[in-house]
Amino acid sequence: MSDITVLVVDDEVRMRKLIKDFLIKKGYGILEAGDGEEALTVFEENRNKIKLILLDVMMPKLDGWSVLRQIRQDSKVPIIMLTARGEEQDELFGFELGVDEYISKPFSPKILVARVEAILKRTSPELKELKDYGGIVIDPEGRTVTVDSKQIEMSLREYELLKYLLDNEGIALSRDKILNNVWNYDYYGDSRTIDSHIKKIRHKLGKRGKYIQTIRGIGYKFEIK
Amino acid sequence: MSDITVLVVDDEVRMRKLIKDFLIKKGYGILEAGDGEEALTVFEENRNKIKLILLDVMMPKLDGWSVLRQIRQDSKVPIIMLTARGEEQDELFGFELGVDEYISKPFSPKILVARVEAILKRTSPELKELKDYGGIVIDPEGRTVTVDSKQIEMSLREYELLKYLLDNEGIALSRDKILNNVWNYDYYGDSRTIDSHIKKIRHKLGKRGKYIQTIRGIGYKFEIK
DNA sequence: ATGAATTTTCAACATATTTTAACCGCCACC
DNA sequence: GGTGGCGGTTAAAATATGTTGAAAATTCAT
Repeated sequence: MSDITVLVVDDEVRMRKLIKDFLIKKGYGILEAGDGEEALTVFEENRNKIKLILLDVMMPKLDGWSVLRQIRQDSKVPIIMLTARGEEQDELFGFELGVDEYISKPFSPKILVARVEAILKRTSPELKELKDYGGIVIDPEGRTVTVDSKQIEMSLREYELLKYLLDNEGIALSRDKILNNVWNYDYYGDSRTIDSHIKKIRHKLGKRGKYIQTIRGIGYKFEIK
Repeated sequence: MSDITVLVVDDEVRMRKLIKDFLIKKGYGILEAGDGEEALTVFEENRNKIKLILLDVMMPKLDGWSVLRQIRQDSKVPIIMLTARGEEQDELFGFELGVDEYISKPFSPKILVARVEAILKRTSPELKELKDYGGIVIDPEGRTVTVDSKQIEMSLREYELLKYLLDNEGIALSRDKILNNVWNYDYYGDSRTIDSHIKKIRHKLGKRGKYIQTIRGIGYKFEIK
């Protein structure tokens, strides 16, 4: 489970619920606060988990700007301000205080999610997309393969071939298809070459190697079983 | 040792000691003054070293506002005013005179330190945030690279290439990508020239050179391991 | 502007790794 | 029980990178 949590601060319950639903769908954890004071308390208690704050400007007790200032005294956590229409004149003021983004109400959930993801992506490296296929973890950015938490060295073809199989999890792939996708389309050679690579990959995957199944007469398939 | 010195001006010895202790712990040098006149004297004598002044408002002989005004006549040194509760109405007045921050007594040491660091960070270049990649420290402003506290001479391309790798820590970069980002986009030459530079950089990085990994068939990747 | 010093690029060779082809023996399927 | 497909193995071929040094380009100082 992702331990990336977003703190949503808004005095309207409906608004919080709306935001919450969308962000949870994206796999983030959510914490809520209904006013500025609560926001500060919740933030202090969950400092390490909170990777982003969505902060409404207009709130009872302590408004968004005050919360922002307090938090900025000793934290650089990204903050997105939620402003009602017509409050734009404050933007400059806010940027000086370290506001990362503004979203003005009413907003489309799509925009909200997009901005949240954009900010989190640039601030939380742990968000890198790692896919886990039954103990086999592949990181396309770093071009690394990890099996049961141990990094495995893979050559170019090995990596590409494995990735192709994983991307097509559960689908039987013919040798032709594999050749056309992993090798250059103009490769004209023995399709038995694939077998050699499969063998090496299976070996490197250790006990997970059996996830690569042979489909007699066709080719191979990756399936976790 | 840092030669950043903070001048603490307050008539209460206890208060000065409190502040002093915390800032010394953070590695700053401290100068003290017990009243406004002394403050001006000490400031004049240590003008070049003093990078920040913490200035109490209420003081005998010459109050904080007068000191502020005097200093502002020919110096832009950042000043944080220490105000007693209930003096907030003066804030606007102070900002015009070039007050950078207010901290109202009583304050938590944490807040004090946080604000001091925030201001120094943006005003004292020598405090600039330097990123440390496993012993390799890069300063984009100064265009310098330090390995295990020893500065390394880097040529233009070497620096740019290393910086690009560091900026993309953990990401495998193809030669194409590297060429397009580090060289001018219209460079048409041998991509093997990258290798030459990599070799030189690795050599200069010494034992840290191994953090630059070659991804066979792709290019290179920087990763601390 | 000129020459010196440095940096960058390139070419050539050395090494290392990957890919491929070829062969063998086994096993599944008819 | 034959047979064609597959896995395993091996070594040669192909490719990629490391290394070196010198030419070309650029920068710098005079």
